[in-house]
Amino acid sequence: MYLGMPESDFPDIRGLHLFAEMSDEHFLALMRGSYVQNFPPQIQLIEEGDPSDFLHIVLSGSVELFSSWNHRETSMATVRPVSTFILAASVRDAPYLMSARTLEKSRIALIPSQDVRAVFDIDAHFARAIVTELAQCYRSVVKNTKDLKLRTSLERLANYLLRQQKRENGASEFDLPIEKRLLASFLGMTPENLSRAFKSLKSYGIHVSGNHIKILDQEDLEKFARPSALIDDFRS
Amino acid sequence: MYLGMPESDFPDIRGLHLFAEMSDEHFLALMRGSYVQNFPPQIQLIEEGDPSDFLHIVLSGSVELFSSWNHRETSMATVRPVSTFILAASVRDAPYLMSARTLEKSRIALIPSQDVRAVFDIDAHFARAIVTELAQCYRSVVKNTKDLKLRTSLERLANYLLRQQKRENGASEFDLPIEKRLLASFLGMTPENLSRAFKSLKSYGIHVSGNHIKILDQEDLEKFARPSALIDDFRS
DNA sequence: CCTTAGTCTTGATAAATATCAATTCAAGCT
DNA sequence: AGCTTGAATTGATATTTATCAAGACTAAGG
Repeated sequence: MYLGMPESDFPDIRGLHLFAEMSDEHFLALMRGSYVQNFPPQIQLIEEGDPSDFLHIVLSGSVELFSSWNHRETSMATVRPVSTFILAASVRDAPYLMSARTLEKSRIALIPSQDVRAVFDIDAHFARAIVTELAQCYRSVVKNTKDLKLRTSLERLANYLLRQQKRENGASEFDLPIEKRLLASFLGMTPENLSRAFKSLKSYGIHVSGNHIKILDQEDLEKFARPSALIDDFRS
Repeated sequence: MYLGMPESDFPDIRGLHLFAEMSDEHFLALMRGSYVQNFPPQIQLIEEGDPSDFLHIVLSGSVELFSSWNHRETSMATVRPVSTFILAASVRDAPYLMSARTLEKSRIALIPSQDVRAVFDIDAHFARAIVTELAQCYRSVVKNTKDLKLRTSLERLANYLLRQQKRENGASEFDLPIEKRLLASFLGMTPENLSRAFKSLKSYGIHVSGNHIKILDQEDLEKFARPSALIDDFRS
């Protein structure tokens, strides 16, 4: 029996919330039509506006989601293993709203969108998981909107650092996971201003060297950043 | 048999995509636990951070969704009849990310979130509709993010006017559906700047008098606004 | 080890946007 | 009609953010 995807990749995908609870039969049906590909860095995987033929899963490496308008471009999110992207376009059978490119050498799984929709209709667990995932995605974007509209760029950076710190289990020093240029775009500012913003945060106990961050005065930084569960929490 | 909601409200709700395809039995089960309430203007229905006990439906009037942080406030969306709001919080059983207040005298239906989740699990059509709706909401917020990050405030206003015009079936004049103060907040600018932005758009053939808008030179406005399907289209 | 290309930083300046203060305007009320 | 209240506008100014140009730093390749 031919399978489009190496079985060695199954466990990673099965481990995602999205696929964890569905029946073996349906999971295998999805895998059968899917395939996996390795891409070099800086390869555009998706162009916004194209029809959404596949649900994508980053198995290794990392992928940037970005959007363009009128010769301007902005970074929308970075996707890291193991997770899916452009689920919404897949289930709606609508054109992609964002483009995607690899940031580094990446391994990507591709599941035909129409298979996703078909299995959705016959597997209640999968349906449940898709709803949960979509609701989560929606809430993330709403939080991001609040961040953009309610905070200055300096406040956004300060809170970004606190969020990043949480991801690193509260360590007082850590490395930025992306280039500063990209971080600037994600935070809605220019690289020049990000540079100046880092400098301004010195007075709140932030030390920066290359992409290594040290938080020297946690309390002071938090007093300035005022992180909020309703903007900065991943879960919930 | 007691029903918490007047049967006269059933057709409006049943007419929503969300409830159109589900079985009568399940629809009635949902209605049984629900109720309807009339609210005066400027009543806060929901406070962000509160647990999401109900899925809300605007039957008449209008509701503003807004968010606050650090004594600042921003308008996130206006909800008009007949549509639901805070679906994502309901299905995730997570706290509301936005607050809601009536803009005018409004009639609101309240469906217990746990009933929504329960019926989701037993009615495949309802499940499908929820996914479609959530994906749509997600895509709307993504478009809004692109609007905010890729455009200046003047460009956002110009494109808002073009979108509004489409809603009015392309009429060359129409009324703004919300106060300018609120529009400014929704577009991420101050009322003062909105005022000046309207003035700047005069040179592209926009005439404003009170809340009445005339588009005198469609082509010129579009040349400046450069509307994009991937930001400004409602559908897709 | 040097070169090269790109990112990052810095300073100077310009543009966009916000704030503050003062009117003007409009709608609702008595 | 006159009054009251809040929205909308306008001008002056301040702050924030972007742009432009130059130089410093860094990592990859010959």
